[in-house]
Amino acid sequence: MVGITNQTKNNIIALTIKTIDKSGYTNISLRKLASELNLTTGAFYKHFSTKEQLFSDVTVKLSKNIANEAVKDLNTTDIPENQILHLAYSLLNQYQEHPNIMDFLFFNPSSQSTISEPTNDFEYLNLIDHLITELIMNKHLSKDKNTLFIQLWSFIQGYGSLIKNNSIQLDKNLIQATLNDFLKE
Amino acid sequence: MVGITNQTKNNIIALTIKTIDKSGYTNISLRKLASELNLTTGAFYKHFSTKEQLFSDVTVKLSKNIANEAVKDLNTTDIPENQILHLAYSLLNQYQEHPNIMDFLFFNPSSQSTISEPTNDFEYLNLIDHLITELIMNKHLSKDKNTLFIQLWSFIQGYGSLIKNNSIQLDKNLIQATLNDFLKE
DNA sequence: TGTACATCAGTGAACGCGCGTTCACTGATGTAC
DNA sequence: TGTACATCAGTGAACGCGCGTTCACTGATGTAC
Repeated sequence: MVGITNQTKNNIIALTIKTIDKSGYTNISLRKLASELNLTTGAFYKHFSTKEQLFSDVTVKLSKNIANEAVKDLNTTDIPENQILHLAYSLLNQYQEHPNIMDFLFFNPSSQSTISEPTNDFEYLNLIDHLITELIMNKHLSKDKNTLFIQLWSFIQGYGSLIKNNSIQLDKNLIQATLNDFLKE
Repeated sequence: MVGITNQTKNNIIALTIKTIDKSGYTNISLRKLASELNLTTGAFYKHFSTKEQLFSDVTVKLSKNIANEAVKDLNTTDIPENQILHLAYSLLNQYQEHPNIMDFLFFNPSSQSTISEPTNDFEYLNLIDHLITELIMNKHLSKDKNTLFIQLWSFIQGYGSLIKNNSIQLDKNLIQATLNDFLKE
């Protein structure tokens, strides 16, 4: 082949993401993936050392996609409250539009180790952490930073789970109201 | 055997719970369960129609245990805030002490269908629902009941996940503070 | 008290299945001379 | 321009494994007479 060395590898990753989005990650098999790309399982191992390596690569890619998606329309000159609202909404919207993807991202066996690697820092957390620091300074909140962080992250994760599992509709006003509650003195 | 007809069935359920608590539910196999009780897999099917039926029975039993545990020390003459705090703390304490059990309860394949059956209503939800109604009446909150319910349940679920996955320590003050935030006018 | 029968928890071996992984081999392509 | 060689993505068949489930059979027990 000429130059385009990673085409098949990219195809496998792309198909994996598509399959997870459609049907979840629990029943993914290398045979099914390979045959859908008209490959054999042997070929798979020319590109990935194990199934877990594939999952790890997919986790990294998805994390980046979602972080980019969230940051894309972020107005960094806006007040921190609005930026946090924007990020939270974007993440929760992913729970609604791609529940299986979010499920994979937070619960697949390799995600724990992958996400916490320093090179792959899940960008949300850093950004939110930074905004919270700003927020507390600007508003002179008596609440400590760690508390606010846990409150926010817990709510987002839990609300995300509700959206994902119980088909509750995402409601931007509810996010706004909750954020306000957390920031009231 | 004389009279004690369900001994083996109870043993299987008890061992399943013990195994989940120790190692999670994902790698549970009927062979391993049976052999630990000095049984064969054939015997298993004298008591359960399928593996899923076992999981369903276990889900029902665990739900009851946890609900009982939470209600046990509840002072029903106390103000609703304190009762809700007590219930939330009790549930979150289970996340800390028995993460694998909580994982099973909310995420095993049969739990969705089992928990939502009217006969097995997950007693927490009903009780909390009732307390929230009281709370809103007593405090004349402008917030609607559904909003408060989603906020509370989201926070508890999310905080529980954080405790379960990231080994954040459970902090009763943080629960109290969050509840206060939600109830501030 | 003794005999015939029904019940039923448990045995143990087998079933088919899908899985992740391995490996000797192929054959198209690029490179050196 | 032609030949020899290296590279390497992909083949295809096989490996061993653990799984849920089935089923003809056993043997201890309780019951009826």
